[in-house]
Amino acid sequence: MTTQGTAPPTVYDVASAAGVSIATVSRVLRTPDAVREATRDRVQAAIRSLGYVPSGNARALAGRRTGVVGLLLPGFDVVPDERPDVVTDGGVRIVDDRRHVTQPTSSNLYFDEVLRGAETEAWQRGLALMVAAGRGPSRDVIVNDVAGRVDGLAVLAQTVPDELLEHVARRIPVVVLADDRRSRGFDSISVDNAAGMRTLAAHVIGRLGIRSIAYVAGPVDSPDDQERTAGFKRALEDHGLAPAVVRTVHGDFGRVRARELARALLDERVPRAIVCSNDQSALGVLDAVLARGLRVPDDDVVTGFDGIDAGRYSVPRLTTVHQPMGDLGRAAVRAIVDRLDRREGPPRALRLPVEVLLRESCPPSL
Amino acid sequence: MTTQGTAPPTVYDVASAAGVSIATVSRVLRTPDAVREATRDRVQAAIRSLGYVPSGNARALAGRRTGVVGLLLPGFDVVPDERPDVVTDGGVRIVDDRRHVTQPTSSNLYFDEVLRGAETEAWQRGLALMVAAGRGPSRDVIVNDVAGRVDGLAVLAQTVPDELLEHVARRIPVVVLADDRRSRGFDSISVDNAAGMRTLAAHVIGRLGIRSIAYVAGPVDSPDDQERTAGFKRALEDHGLAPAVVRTVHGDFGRVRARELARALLDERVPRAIVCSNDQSALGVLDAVLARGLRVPDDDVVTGFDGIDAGRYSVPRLTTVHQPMGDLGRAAVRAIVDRLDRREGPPRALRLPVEVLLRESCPPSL
DNA sequence: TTGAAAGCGCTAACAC
DNA sequence: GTGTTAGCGCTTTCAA
Repeated sequence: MTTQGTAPPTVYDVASAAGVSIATVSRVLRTPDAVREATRDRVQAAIRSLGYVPSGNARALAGRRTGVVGLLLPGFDVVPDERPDVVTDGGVRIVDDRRHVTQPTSSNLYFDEVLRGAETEAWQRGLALMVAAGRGPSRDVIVNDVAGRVDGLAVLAQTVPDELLEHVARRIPVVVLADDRRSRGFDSISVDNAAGMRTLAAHVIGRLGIRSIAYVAGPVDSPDDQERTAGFKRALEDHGLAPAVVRTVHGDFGRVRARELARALLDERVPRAIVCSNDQSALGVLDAVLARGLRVPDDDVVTGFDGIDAGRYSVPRLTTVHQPMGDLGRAAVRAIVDRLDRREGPPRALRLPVEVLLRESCPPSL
Repeated sequence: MTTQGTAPPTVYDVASAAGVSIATVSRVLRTPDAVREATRDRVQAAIRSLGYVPSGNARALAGRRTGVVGLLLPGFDVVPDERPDVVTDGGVRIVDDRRHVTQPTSSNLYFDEVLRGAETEAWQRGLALMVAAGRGPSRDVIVNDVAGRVDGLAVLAQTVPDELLEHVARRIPVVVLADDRRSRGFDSISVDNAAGMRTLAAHVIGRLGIRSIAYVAGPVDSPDDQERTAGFKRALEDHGLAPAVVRTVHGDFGRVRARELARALLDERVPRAIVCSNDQSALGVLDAVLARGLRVPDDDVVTGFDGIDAGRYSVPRLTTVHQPMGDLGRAAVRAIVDRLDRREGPPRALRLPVEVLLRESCPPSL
């Protein structure tokens, strides 16, 4: 409807229309049973006929709680896809998409899952969810903007500088996702990177009996990568292998770079297994290995970490460690609610379990 | 940080710490240039040392605008995946995922894209985004909750009953996505379903010269389906074909049902082309056609509509009409902002262009 | 350039 | 049961 010259109706309008006080209107909304039925009906009729919608802001201000939780994600990658061979017909573009290389948009999908989990949990608890992607220089503004409107804030690791987060945390509970930040005083929820990688590596080394391994790590400053690498080393020790036995290279978690690294690796010597610190890298490795004419898993097994969708569709499908991103979002909301009821107390960290998914690139047995 | 026994600081706290009035604090925040530098510095220092974050609610209340737009999506499908053959080791589950049938989670991905588009646009305009998935009986509550906290609301078609929407629209601008609801008085943004299907069908009939066609429609009450079907009929007329020539069946937009329908279809007679009203159906049809030992596109071409991810990974890859979901979200926010500056005026409808993506299941030429 | 004061729309005592 | 009233934390005239 677009008709609307007047200001939106308020409790006062409803009250006078129904011939009651504003307190009674408020009661009808919040504690209906405390109002006589006849009165209630009159008020409800007034609400309907006026088109009254209570102001969440006034309510939050008076009630000292907003009923909203915030979720701060890293900036969505706004990568407009390129499209080949375009023809236009009758206003509708026709694209020959046959050779279109499917682009990895994985990281976005990740956040989407977190978001969905958070939304679900928030809804179940009667809370609304406010999302923001903290990118660009105006990040401070956004953070403050969001922080000022919510009862608690969940922030994905490395989205916001610690200093800013600490400022915000003096006002509302903050929980950091995907990184254990207890040392900084934050509650946090992360995923059991180390155990996941250790278990997967144990499969490769112990179960499959492979001894010739290359390890494709990620950026050295990634906390995820550090934990995964630690888990990997742990598995080596478990089986009496010296880490030195393994050729380790550092990538950037990207597919392209991993492809290059894998090529170099294969030029030197072909390991029996290539274990990667994330799925994107593993897909890049897969590209290189297959391009070299090697067969996976027969000549070479390849593993990833994350459980991105692309790994379910690759050929061969990618063995990986699946992170429960939806659960991460859900747990975040739960943690905020918990902290709201118990403001004091030491920071807590929750570790969510991961799952090893054995697929064709590194099967249960050879 | 978890230390926090006291209430969050307010303008008053900042004001007295800086030895100024609350008005000055407000000015420092909103119109810094209107305050002498020395004063400003003192205030900013106080803000930092107190950990002051302005209350968005109080601000919205006083300022009569929230700076937030709402996005209402249909309930996320909370379909916990089933997992086969589980083994546990050291706390980490190991799953033999080799035969795991990839489940279609497409519709969710859709909303995710809309969401991302909306978030991006909102951010660029300095607005925050509040999301909610309106499911269950408490939908009314949610809608009112969200509506009371935002300056405008974007709603995906069929998420909220018209009546409720009209109520809300008396307070704030409402824009409906994916369905032209001008007749009900709403601004709306949709996708050019008819032109998309017409163009695709013209390719099949005109370019490829196919005359033996089956059409798998969706639920009769779906506005999307109606438009697509109209576009299809239009293409038939364009080429002098009577709609009666085409065998039409109605599915439910789901893969499973489409598989059944296709089987029945093939039992009767094998058409040269099967045009489907959405991708899920087309994937189901593909399943059935291939299971029957027919080759696609050699024996049979198959087309979908939507442009879901699964269609990029299917074998053969699915020819389809791609809807710009991200643009839908972006346009929604823009429409709200527009309407905010121009409350009066007839409802507007925006049609976004679609793209035909020719892939292997129905290539540019045979 | 700064301060005082009047709301913004609601909730929650506290009276009646 | 229902009404009165004092805030909730901020913005914004209007004066000074």
